Amino acid sequence: MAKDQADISGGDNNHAVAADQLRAFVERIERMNEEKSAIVADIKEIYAEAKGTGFDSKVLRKLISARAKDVSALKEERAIIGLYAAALGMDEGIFG
Amino acid sequence: MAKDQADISGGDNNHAVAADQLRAFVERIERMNEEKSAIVADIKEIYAEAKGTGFDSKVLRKLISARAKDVSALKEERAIIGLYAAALGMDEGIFG
Amino acid sequence: MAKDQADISGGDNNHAVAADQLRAFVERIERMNEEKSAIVADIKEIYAEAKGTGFDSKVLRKLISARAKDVSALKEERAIIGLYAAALGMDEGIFG
Amino acid sequence: MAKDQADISGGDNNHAVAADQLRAFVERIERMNEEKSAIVADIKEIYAEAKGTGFDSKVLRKLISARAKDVSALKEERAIIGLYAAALGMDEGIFG
DNA sequence: CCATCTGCAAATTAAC
DNA sequence: GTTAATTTGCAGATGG
Repeated sequence: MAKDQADISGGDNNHAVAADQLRAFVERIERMNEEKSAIVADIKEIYAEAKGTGFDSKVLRKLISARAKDVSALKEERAIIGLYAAALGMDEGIFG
Repeated sequence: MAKDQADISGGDNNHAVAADQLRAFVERIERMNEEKSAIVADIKEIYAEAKGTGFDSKVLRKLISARAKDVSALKEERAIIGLYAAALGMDEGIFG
Repeated sequence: MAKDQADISGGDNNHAVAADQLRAFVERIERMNEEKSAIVADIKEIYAEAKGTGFDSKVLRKLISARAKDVSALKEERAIIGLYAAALGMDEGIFG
Repeated sequence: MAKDQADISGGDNNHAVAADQLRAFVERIERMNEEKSAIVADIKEIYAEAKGTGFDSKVLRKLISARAKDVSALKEERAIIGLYAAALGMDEGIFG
Protein backbone atom coordinates (compact mmCIF):
# COMPACT_ATOMS: atom_id res chain seq x y z
CA MET A 1 0.00 0.00 0.00
CA ALA A 2 1.26 3.47 -0.82
CA LYS A 3 2.21 5.40 2.30
CA ASP A 4 -0.10 8.32 1.47
CA GLN A 5 -3.07 6.02 1.30
CA ALA A 6 -5.46 5.71 4.24
CA ASP A 7 -5.77 2.13 5.39
CA ILE A 8 -9.30 1.08 6.11
CA SER A 9 -9.03 -2.41 4.69
CA GLY A 10 -8.59 -4.03 8.07
CA GLY A 11 -6.43 -6.80 9.35
CA ASP A 12 -3.23 -4.90 10.14
CA ASN A 13 -2.01 -2.35 12.68
CA ASN A 14 -2.79 0.81 10.69
CA HIS A 15 -6.43 0.05 11.09
CA ALA A 16 -7.02 2.15 14.20
CA VAL A 17 -5.15 5.15 12.86
CA ALA A 18 -7.20 5.28 9.68
CA ALA A 19 -10.41 4.77 11.65
CA ASP A 20 -9.52 7.74 13.85
CA GLN A 21 -8.77 9.88 10.84
CA LEU A 22 -12.00 8.82 9.21
CA ARG A 23 -13.96 9.61 12.34
CA ALA A 24 -12.34 13.05 12.53
CA PHE A 25 -13.24 13.88 8.93
CA VAL A 26 -16.79 12.63 9.38
CA GLU A 27 -17.24 14.71 12.51
CA ARG A 28 -15.86 17.86 10.89
CA ILE A 29 -18.13 17.47 7.89
CA GLU A 30 -21.17 16.70 10.01
CA ARG A 31 -20.44 19.74 12.13
CA MET A 32 -20.32 21.93 9.03
CA ASN A 33 -23.48 20.36 7.71
CA GLU A 34 -25.22 21.35 10.92
CA GLU A 35 -24.04 24.92 10.52
CA LYS A 36 -25.30 24.92 6.97
CA SER A 37 -28.69 23.64 8.07
CA ALA A 38 -28.86 26.37 10.70
CA ILE A 39 -28.19 29.03 8.07
CA VAL A 40 -30.77 27.58 5.72
CA ALA A 41 -33.28 27.67 8.57
CA ASP A 42 -32.37 31.30 9.28
CA ILE A 43 -32.91 32.24 5.65
CA LYS A 44 -36.27 30.56 5.72
CA GLU A 45 -37.16 32.58 8.81
CA ILE A 46 -36.24 35.84 7.14
CA TYR A 47 -38.49 35.02 4.20
CA ALA A 48 -41.28 34.26 6.64
CA GLU A 49 -40.70 37.54 8.41
CA ALA A 50 -40.75 39.42 5.11
CA LYS A 51 -43.96 37.67 4.22
CA GLY A 52 -45.44 38.71 7.55
CA THR A 53 -44.50 42.30 6.74
CA GLY A 54 -46.49 42.07 3.55
CA PHE A 55 -43.87 41.20 0.96
CA ASP A 56 -44.60 38.40 -1.49
CA SER A 57 -41.87 35.85 -0.80
CA LYS A 58 -42.02 34.48 -4.32
CA VAL A 59 -41.30 37.92 -5.73
CA LEU A 60 -38.58 38.42 -3.14
CA ARG A 61 -36.94 35.15 -4.17
CA LYS A 62 -37.03 36.14 -7.82
CA LEU A 63 -35.55 39.50 -7.00
CA ILE A 64 -32.66 38.02 -5.06
CA SER A 65 -31.91 35.34 -7.62
CA ALA A 66 -32.05 37.97 -10.36
CA ARG A 67 -29.48 40.07 -8.47
CA ALA A 68 -27.24 37.01 -8.09
CA LYS A 69 -27.56 36.24 -11.77
CA ASP A 70 -26.60 39.77 -12.70
CA VAL A 71 -23.27 39.25 -11.00
CA SER A 72 -22.61 35.88 -12.60
CA ALA A 73 -23.81 37.19 -15.97
CA LEU A 74 -21.22 39.94 -15.74
CA LYS A 75 -18.48 37.42 -15.02
CA GLU A 76 -19.74 35.29 -17.88
CA GLU A 77 -19.68 38.28 -20.22
CA ARG A 78 -16.09 39.04 -19.29
CA ALA A 79 -15.16 35.41 -19.81
CA ILE A 80 -16.66 35.49 -23.29
CA ILE A 81 -14.90 38.73 -24.13
CA GLY A 82 -11.69 37.17 -22.92
CA LEU A 83 -12.21 34.12 -25.11
CA TYR A 84 -12.86 36.18 -28.21
CA ALA A 85 -9.93 38.41 -27.39
CA ALA A 86 -7.70 35.36 -27.07
CA ALA A 87 -9.08 33.93 -30.31
CA LEU A 88 -8.16 37.16 -32.04
CA GLY A 89 -4.70 37.19 -30.48
CA MET A 90 -5.43 40.28 -28.44
CA ASP A 91 -4.07 41.13 -25.03
CA GLU A 92 -6.86 40.16 -22.66
CA GLY A 93 -5.36 42.26 -19.92
CA ILE A 94 -6.85 45.42 -21.30
CA PHE A 95 -10.28 44.32 -20.11
CA GLY A 96 -9.19 44.26 -16.47
CA MET B 1 -54.65 49.34 3.06
CA ALA B 2 -54.24 47.18 6.13
CA LYS B 3 -51.67 48.63 8.49
CA ASP B 4 -49.62 45.44 8.57
CA GLN B 5 -49.27 45.37 4.84
CA ALA B 6 -46.10 46.63 3.17
CA ASP B 7 -46.81 49.39 0.70
CA ILE B 8 -45.20 48.74 -2.62
CA SER B 9 -47.93 50.10 -4.82
CA GLY B 10 -49.35 53.38 -3.60
CA GLY B 11 -48.62 56.91 -4.71
CA ASP B 12 -47.81 58.33 -1.27
CA ASN B 13 -44.76 58.68 0.92
CA ASN B 14 -45.03 55.19 2.37
CA HIS B 15 -43.20 54.15 -0.73
CA ALA B 16 -39.89 55.07 0.82
CA VAL B 17 -40.61 53.11 3.98
CA ALA B 18 -41.53 49.96 2.09
CA ALA B 19 -38.49 50.36 -0.13
CA ASP B 20 -36.24 50.58 2.92
CA GLN B 21 -37.82 47.51 4.44
CA LEU B 22 -37.41 45.62 1.20
CA ARG B 23 -33.79 46.66 0.92
CA ALA B 24 -33.17 45.51 4.49
CA PHE B 25 -34.70 42.09 3.84
CA VAL B 26 -32.74 41.67 0.64
CA GLU B 27 -29.50 42.59 2.35
CA ARG B 28 -30.10 40.22 5.25
CA ILE B 29 -30.91 37.34 2.94
CA GLU B 30 -27.97 38.02 0.67
CA ARG B 31 -25.69 38.16 3.68
CA MET B 32 -26.94 34.76 4.83
CA ASN B 33 -26.57 33.37 1.34
CA GLU B 34 -22.93 34.41 1.38
CA GLU B 35 -22.41 32.64 4.69
CA LYS B 36 -24.04 29.55 3.27
CA SER B 37 -21.76 29.65 0.23
CA ALA B 38 -18.74 29.97 2.51
CA ILE B 39 -19.79 26.90 4.49
CA VAL B 40 -20.42 24.90 1.34
CA ALA B 41 -16.94 25.85 0.16
CA ASP B 42 -15.49 24.77 3.51
CA ILE B 43 -17.21 21.40 3.29
CA LYS B 44 -15.84 20.95 -0.20
CA GLU B 45 -12.37 21.68 1.16
CA ILE B 46 -12.69 19.07 3.90
CA TYR B 47 -13.67 16.46 1.33
CA ALA B 48 -10.62 17.45 -0.70
CA GLU B 49 -8.41 17.14 2.36
CA ALA B 50 -9.87 13.71 3.14
CA LYS B 51 -9.20 12.69 -0.44
CA GLY B 52 -5.62 13.88 -0.09
CA THR B 53 -5.30 11.65 2.99
CA GLY B 54 -6.34 8.66 0.94
CA PHE B 55 -10.06 8.43 1.60
CA ASP B 56 -12.48 7.95 -1.25
CA SER B 57 -14.60 11.09 -1.19
CA LYS B 58 -17.48 9.48 -3.04
CA VAL B 59 -17.69 6.75 -0.45
CA LEU B 60 -17.34 9.32 2.31
CA ARG B 61 -20.32 11.26 0.95
CA LYS B 62 -22.48 8.17 0.80
CA LEU B 63 -21.47 7.23 4.32
CA ILE B 64 -22.35 10.65 5.71
CA SER B 65 -25.65 10.82 3.92
CA ALA B 66 -26.48 7.34 5.21
CA ARG B 67 -25.72 8.46 8.77
CA ALA B 68 -28.11 11.37 8.32
CA LYS B 69 -30.95 9.09 7.37
CA ASP B 70 -33.14 6.77 9.32
CA VAL B 71 -31.72 3.26 9.19
CA SER B 72 -35.10 1.58 8.83
CA ALA B 73 -36.00 3.91 5.96
CA LEU B 74 -32.79 2.92 4.18
CA LYS B 75 -33.51 -0.76 4.61
CA GLU B 76 -37.04 -0.23 3.42
CA GLU B 77 -35.87 1.56 0.27
CA ARG B 78 -33.39 -1.18 -0.50
CA ALA B 79 -36.09 -3.80 -0.07
CA ILE B 80 -38.35 -2.03 -2.57
CA ILE B 81 -35.60 -1.74 -5.15
CA GLY B 82 -34.90 -5.42 -4.59
CA LEU B 83 -38.54 -6.24 -5.37
CA TYR B 84 -38.39 -4.29 -8.61
CA ALA B 85 -35.12 -5.96 -9.55
CA ALA B 86 -36.58 -9.39 -8.80
CA ALA B 87 -39.56 -8.62 -11.03
CA LEU B 88 -37.08 -8.02 -13.87
CA GLY B 89 -35.05 -11.08 -13.02
CA MET B 90 -32.02 -8.97 -12.16
CA ASP B 91 -29.32 -9.84 -9.67
CA GLU B 92 -30.81 -8.36 -6.50
CA GLY B 93 -27.51 -8.53 -4.70
CA ILE B 94 -26.19 -5.36 -6.24
CA PHE B 95 -28.34 -2.95 -4.28
CA GLY B 96 -27.14 -1.05 -1.26
CA MET C 1 -54.52 -2.54 -2.62
CA ALA C 2 -55.93 0.27 -4.74
CA LYS C 3 -56.74 -0.87 -8.24
CA ASP C 4 -54.57 1.82 -9.86
CA GLN C 5 -51.55 0.66 -7.95
CA ALA C 6 -48.94 -1.55 -9.59
CA ASP C 7 -48.35 -4.73 -7.66
CA ILE C 8 -44.75 -5.74 -7.40
CA SER C 9 -44.88 -7.00 -3.85
CA GLY C 10 -45.16 -10.63 -4.86
CA GLY C 11 -47.17 -13.51 -3.55
CA ASP C 12 -50.39 -13.05 -5.49
CA ASN C 13 -51.58 -13.38 -9.07
CA ASN C 14 -51.07 -9.73 -10.10
CA HIS C 15 -47.39 -10.27 -9.80
CA ALA C 16 -46.76 -11.21 -13.43
CA VAL C 17 -48.86 -8.38 -14.79
CA ALA C 18 -46.97 -5.75 -12.83
CA ALA C 19 -43.64 -7.34 -13.79
CA ASP C 20 -44.62 -7.10 -17.46
CA GLN C 21 -45.62 -3.49 -17.07
CA LEU C 22 -42.40 -2.71 -15.26
CA ARG C 23 -40.35 -4.41 -17.95
CA ALA C 24 -42.18 -2.43 -20.63
CA PHE C 25 -41.48 0.90 -18.91
CA VAL C 26 -37.84 0.00 -18.34
CA GLU C 27 -37.39 -0.98 -21.97
CA ARG C 28 -39.03 2.21 -23.25
CA ILE C 29 -36.87 4.38 -21.04
CA GLU C 30 -33.69 2.52 -21.89
CA ARG C 31 -34.53 2.84 -25.57
CA MET C 32 -34.93 6.59 -25.22
CA ASN C 33 -31.71 6.82 -23.24
CA GLU C 34 -29.91 5.16 -26.12
CA GLU C 35 -31.35 7.67 -28.55
CA LYS C 36 -30.24 10.46 -26.28
CA SER C 37 -26.72 9.07 -26.11
CA ALA C 38 -26.63 8.85 -29.91
CA ILE C 39 -27.61 12.52 -30.18
CA VAL C 40 -25.01 13.54 -27.63
CA ALA C 41 -22.39 11.65 -29.63
CA ASP C 42 -23.53 13.40 -32.81
CA ILE C 43 -23.21 16.80 -31.17
CA LYS C 44 -19.72 15.93 -30.02
CA GLU C 45 -18.86 14.97 -33.59
CA ILE C 46 -20.07 18.29 -34.95
CA TYR C 47 -17.90 20.14 -32.47
CA ALA C 48 -14.94 18.04 -33.56
CA GLU C 49 -15.68 18.81 -37.19
CA ALA C 50 -15.89 22.52 -36.43
CA LYS C 51 -12.59 22.30 -34.61
CA GLY C 52 -11.06 20.60 -37.64
CA THR C 53 -12.28 23.49 -39.77
CA GLY C 54 -10.41 25.89 -37.54
CA PHE C 55 -13.05 27.06 -35.10
CA ASP C 56 -12.22 27.12 -31.42
CA SER C 57 -14.70 24.68 -29.88
CA LYS C 58 -14.59 26.41 -26.53
CA VAL C 59 -15.64 29.68 -28.13
CA LEU C 60 -18.29 27.87 -30.15
CA ARG C 61 -19.73 26.31 -27.00
CA LYS C 62 -19.84 29.68 -25.28
CA LEU C 63 -21.53 31.20 -28.31
CA ILE C 64 -24.23 28.54 -28.41
CA SER C 65 -24.89 28.57 -24.69
CA ALA C 66 -25.07 32.36 -24.79
CA ARG C 67 -27.71 32.15 -27.51
CA ALA C 68 -29.66 29.62 -25.45
CA LYS C 69 -29.44 31.83 -22.40
CA ASP C 70 -30.76 34.81 -24.33
CA VAL C 71 -33.96 32.89 -24.96
CA SER C 72 -34.36 31.67 -21.39
CA ALA C 73 -33.43 35.10 -20.03
CA LEU C 74 -36.28 36.59 -22.05
CA LYS C 75 -38.71 34.06 -20.61
CA GLU C 76 -37.37 34.75 -17.14
CA GLU C 77 -37.79 38.49 -17.65
CA ARG C 78 -41.40 38.02 -18.67
CA ALA C 79 -42.00 35.80 -15.68
CA ILE C 80 -40.64 38.47 -13.36
CA ILE C 81 -42.73 41.16 -15.02
CA GLY C 82 -45.75 38.92 -14.61
CA LEU C 83 -45.02 38.44 -10.92
CA TYR C 84 -44.66 42.15 -10.28
CA ALA C 85 -47.76 42.85 -12.31
CA ALA C 86 -49.69 40.33 -10.26
CA ALA C 87 -48.30 41.79 -7.05
CA LEU C 88 -49.58 45.19 -8.12
CA GLY C 89 -52.96 43.77 -9.10
CA MET C 90 -52.45 44.53 -12.75
CA ASP C 91 -53.74 42.58 -15.70
CA GLU C 92 -50.76 40.52 -16.83
CA GLY C 93 -52.32 39.99 -20.21
CA ILE C 94 -51.18 43.36 -21.43
CA PHE C 95 -47.60 42.09 -21.60
CA GLY C 96 -48.43 39.41 -24.11
CA MET D 1 -2.80 32.09 -42.50
CA ALA D 2 -2.80 28.33 -42.86
CA LYS D 3 -5.24 27.20 -45.52
CA ASP D 4 -7.06 24.80 -43.15
CA GLN D 5 -7.76 27.56 -40.67
CA ALA D 6 -11.15 29.29 -40.56
CA ASP D 7 -10.81 33.02 -41.03
CA ILE D 8 -12.56 34.93 -38.32
CA SER D 9 -10.06 37.72 -37.96
CA GLY D 10 -8.73 38.99 -41.26
CA GLY D 11 -9.66 42.08 -43.21
CA ASP D 12 -10.42 40.35 -46.50
CA ASN D 13 -13.38 38.69 -48.20
CA ASN D 14 -12.83 35.34 -46.51
CA HIS D 15 -14.76 36.82 -43.64
CA ALA D 16 -18.03 35.98 -45.27
CA VAL D 17 -17.02 32.39 -45.91
CA ALA D 18 -15.98 31.80 -42.31
CA ALA D 19 -19.14 33.48 -41.07
CA ASP D 20 -21.26 31.17 -43.21
CA GLN D 21 -19.41 28.12 -41.95
CA LEU D 22 -19.82 29.27 -38.38
CA ARG D 23 -23.51 29.89 -38.91
CA ALA D 24 -23.90 26.40 -40.38
CA PHE D 25 -22.18 24.75 -37.42
CA VAL D 26 -24.23 26.73 -34.94
CA GLU D 27 -27.46 25.78 -36.68
CA ARG D 28 -26.57 22.11 -36.84
CA ILE D 29 -25.67 22.01 -33.17
CA GLU D 30 -28.74 23.93 -32.10
CA ARG D 31 -30.89 21.60 -34.15
CA MET D 32 -29.41 18.60 -32.38
CA ASN D 33 -29.81 20.27 -29.02
CA GLU D 34 -33.50 20.67 -29.74
CA GLU D 35 -33.79 16.98 -30.57
CA LYS D 36 -32.01 16.14 -27.37
CA SER D 37 -34.41 18.32 -25.37
CA ALA D 38 -37.35 16.58 -27.02
CA ILE D 39 -36.01 13.18 -26.01
CA VAL D 40 -35.39 14.31 -22.46
CA ALA D 41 -38.98 15.55 -22.32
CA ASP D 42 -40.20 12.20 -23.65
CA ILE D 43 -38.28 10.31 -20.99
CA LYS D 44 -39.77 12.52 -18.32
CA GLU D 45 -43.22 11.73 -19.71
CA ILE D 46 -42.59 7.98 -19.52
CA TYR D 47 -41.57 8.29 -15.89
CA ALA D 48 -44.77 10.24 -15.23
CA GLU D 49 -46.79 7.55 -16.95
CA ALA D 50 -45.10 4.85 -14.90
CA LYS D 51 -45.83 6.83 -11.76
CA GLY D 52 -49.47 7.08 -12.81
CA THR D 53 -49.52 3.29 -13.13
CA GLY D 54 -48.36 2.98 -9.55
CA PHE D 55 -44.62 2.59 -9.89
CA ASP D 56 -42.30 4.59 -7.67
CA SER D 57 -40.36 6.76 -10.11
CA LYS D 58 -37.48 7.32 -7.73
CA VAL D 59 -36.99 3.58 -7.40
CA LEU D 60 -37.40 3.18 -11.14
CA ARG D 61 -34.62 5.71 -11.76
CA LYS D 62 -32.27 3.92 -9.39
CA LEU D 63 -33.07 0.62 -11.02
CA ILE D 64 -32.36 1.89 -14.51
CA SER D 65 -29.13 3.62 -13.54
CA ALA D 66 -28.03 0.39 -11.81
CA ARG D 67 -28.72 -1.58 -14.99
CA ALA D 68 -26.50 0.83 -16.91
CA LYS D 69 -23.57 0.16 -14.61
CA ASP D 70 -21.19 -2.70 -14.21
CA VAL D 71 -22.47 -5.15 -11.58
CA SER D 72 -19.05 -6.00 -10.18
CA ALA D 73 -18.21 -2.30 -9.81
CA LEU D 74 -21.40 -1.79 -7.81
CA LYS D 75 -20.62 -4.70 -5.50
CA GLU D 76 -17.08 -3.42 -5.06
CA GLU D 77 -18.35 0.03 -4.08
CA ARG D 78 -20.77 -1.44 -1.56
CA ALA D 79 -17.97 -3.48 -0.03
CA ILE D 80 -15.82 -0.36 0.43
CA ILE D 81 -18.66 1.55 2.08
CA GLY D 82 -19.10 -1.42 4.39
CA LEU D 83 -15.43 -1.17 5.40
CA TYR D 84 -15.75 2.52 6.16
CA ALA D 85 -18.94 1.90 8.15
CA ALA D 86 -17.22 -0.85 10.12
CA ALA D 87 -14.34 1.51 10.94
CA LEU D 88 -16.89 3.88 12.48
CA GLY D 89 -18.70 1.10 14.28
CA MET D 90 -21.86 1.70 12.28
CA ASP D 91 -24.49 -0.88 11.53
CA GLU D 92 -23.08 -2.37 8.36
CA GLY D 93 -26.31 -4.14 7.70
CA ILE D 94 -27.77 -1.15 5.93
CA PHE D 95 -25.20 -1.44 3.17
CA GLY D 96 -25.40 -5.09 2.50
C1' DC E 1 -51.58 17.86 3.84
C1' DC E 2 -50.24 16.18 -0.60
C1' DA E 3 -48.58 16.71 -5.00
C1' DT E 4 -46.31 19.30 -8.25
C1' DC E 5 -42.47 22.22 -9.46
C1' DT E 6 -38.65 25.13 -9.28
C1' DG E 7 -33.93 25.68 -7.74
C1' DC E 8 -29.69 23.92 -5.64
C1' DA E 9 -26.24 20.54 -4.81
C1' DA E 10 -23.75 16.43 -6.29
C1' DA E 11 -22.17 13.07 -9.48
C1' DT E 12 -20.90 11.97 -13.70
C1' DT E 13 -18.67 13.15 -17.87
C1' DA E 14 -15.85 15.64 -21.14
C1' DA E 15 -11.98 18.59 -22.28
C1' DC E 16 -7.34 19.84 -21.73
C1' DG F 1 -4.99 13.30 -14.02
C1' DT F 2 -7.21 17.41 -12.82
C1' DT F 3 -10.17 21.12 -13.60
C1' DA F 4 -14.40 22.65 -15.66
C1' DA F 5 -19.18 21.80 -17.47
C1' DT F 6 -23.13 19.24 -18.12
C1' DT F 7 -26.66 16.43 -16.29
C1' DT F 8 -29.00 14.00 -12.91
C1' DG F 9 -31.12 13.68 -8.48
C1' DC F 10 -33.00 15.78 -4.26
C1' DA F 11 -34.98 18.94 -1.21
C1' DG F 12 -37.57 22.73 -0.22
C1' DA F 13 -41.28 25.79 -1.55
C1' DT F 14 -45.81 26.80 -3.43
C1' DG F 15 -50.60 26.05 -4.64
C1' DG F 16 -54.60 23.30 -4.57
